[in-house]
Amino acid sequence: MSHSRLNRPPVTVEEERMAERCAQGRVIVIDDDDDWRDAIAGALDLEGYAWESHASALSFLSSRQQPEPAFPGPCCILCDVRMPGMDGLELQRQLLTQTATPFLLISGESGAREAAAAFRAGALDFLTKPVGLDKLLEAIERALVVSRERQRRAETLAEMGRRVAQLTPRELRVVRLVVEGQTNPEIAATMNVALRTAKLYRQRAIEKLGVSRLADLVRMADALGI
Amino acid sequence: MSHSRLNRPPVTVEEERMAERCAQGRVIVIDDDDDWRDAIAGALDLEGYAWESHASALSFLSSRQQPEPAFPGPCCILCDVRMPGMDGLELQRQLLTQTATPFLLISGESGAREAAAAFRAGALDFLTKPVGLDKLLEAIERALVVSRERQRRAETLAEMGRRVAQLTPRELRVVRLVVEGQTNPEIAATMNVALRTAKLYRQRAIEKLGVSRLADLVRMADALGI
DNA sequence: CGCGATCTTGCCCCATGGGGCACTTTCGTA
DNA sequence: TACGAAAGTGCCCCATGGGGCAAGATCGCG
Repeated sequence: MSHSRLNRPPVTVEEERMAERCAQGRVIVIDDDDDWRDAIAGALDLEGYAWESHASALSFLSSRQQPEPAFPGPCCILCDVRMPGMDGLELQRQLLTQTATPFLLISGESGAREAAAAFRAGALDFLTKPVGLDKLLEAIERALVVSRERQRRAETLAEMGRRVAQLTPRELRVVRLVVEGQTNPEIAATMNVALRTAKLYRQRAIEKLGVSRLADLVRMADALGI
Repeated sequence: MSHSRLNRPPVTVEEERMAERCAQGRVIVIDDDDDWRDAIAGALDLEGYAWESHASALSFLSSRQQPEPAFPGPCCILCDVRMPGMDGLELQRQLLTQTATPFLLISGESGAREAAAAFRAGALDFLTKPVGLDKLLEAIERALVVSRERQRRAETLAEMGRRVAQLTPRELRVVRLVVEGQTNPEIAATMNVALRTAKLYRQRAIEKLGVSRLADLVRMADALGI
């Protein structure tokens, strides 16, 4: 996940500028056409986006092994379909299970079959060269909006998961029973503990989860599928 | 909505059989190629699906004005892209705002652009003629699964909406405040009524909504965006 | 005008939720 | 083995939730 390499404060002026660009959006361009990549990079520079450029799917994949420093912000992948070595659709399939980064495919002379396959596999959009710069930037912006949304969801989910992880098994069980609608006396009976103990677990669980309203507890439990 | 014409008990043997087919799935085929439509219809017959056949988008749209009797069950639209008069993409755009019925587009010689446009507009899939019968039936089954899911969601949402509609404005307000986490005394203060009155509203609201556990109330309120 | 229906409120009762305090038990560890 | 921390429990107090009952307040309508 490009998400894991986000925590690094910018120290130089250059990094400061890069952090700003990443906050607006980072586009990972994968295409074997050097001129095309340069053109896109120029346009992205003008628009204030950050970008990474890769000449092949493998080069991109290997760059993910040693993550270079990056800054927080939405991100999307703009990938050519026809490339020597691994093609765009294959890369998409590989990434699908690993990342939630929106995937934009772009191709020169593709048919409807390829486009449909891409969408079925979860691509966010499928563009066709030549593409107007405005259309391209629109698609990128749409992808970045989706990325922002996914990052927010993932973040809140992770935060909730972290809190739930702090619960002892019994506290977690109490939470489940509370969400199911059981009262404290019922919970005590179910768990074969004293009423006071059930109350204690409940109290600690609510404290650890940082929840004041019962409604929030229900939402958290539902969101995590508890 | 094809949904509104579902309540009619089958009376004859023929209708009984049709009801069974509709329960498995109903496919609305729209294509200007008569032979193609017949072939599809034959295949759908064999598979046990119900189907409607239309030679043009307009013929389909007008058939929606006077809904013929149908029976409950999932439904999807299988529509050709290139047709005289209104084409498939245009029909899709028109229906998008009116129906939640999954839309499958199929085309002979389409490019990636058309396919991408269809997906952007919410099409569930985009097939290309010639298409293997197995691929076609797979796509239809996927669409019917989605339809079933949407119908279930719509139904529960409608049911919840019906219940909420029974609430008086004040009862609804109490529900909102409860979900926000306010206690009865707080609610009473907020609404400038006596504590007993706030309790009464709450009690009636919970009764009308058919909810016993507070958790369910929260879920219902969230689902309806209250 | 009067009258019944509905809405609102006060009073009361009991169960539940939240939580402080002290005591006992358990258990890992010096 | 003794000891301190953590877990589990009992007792108590008060606020809140749920709800029955009856009296007052409003209001539409004959």
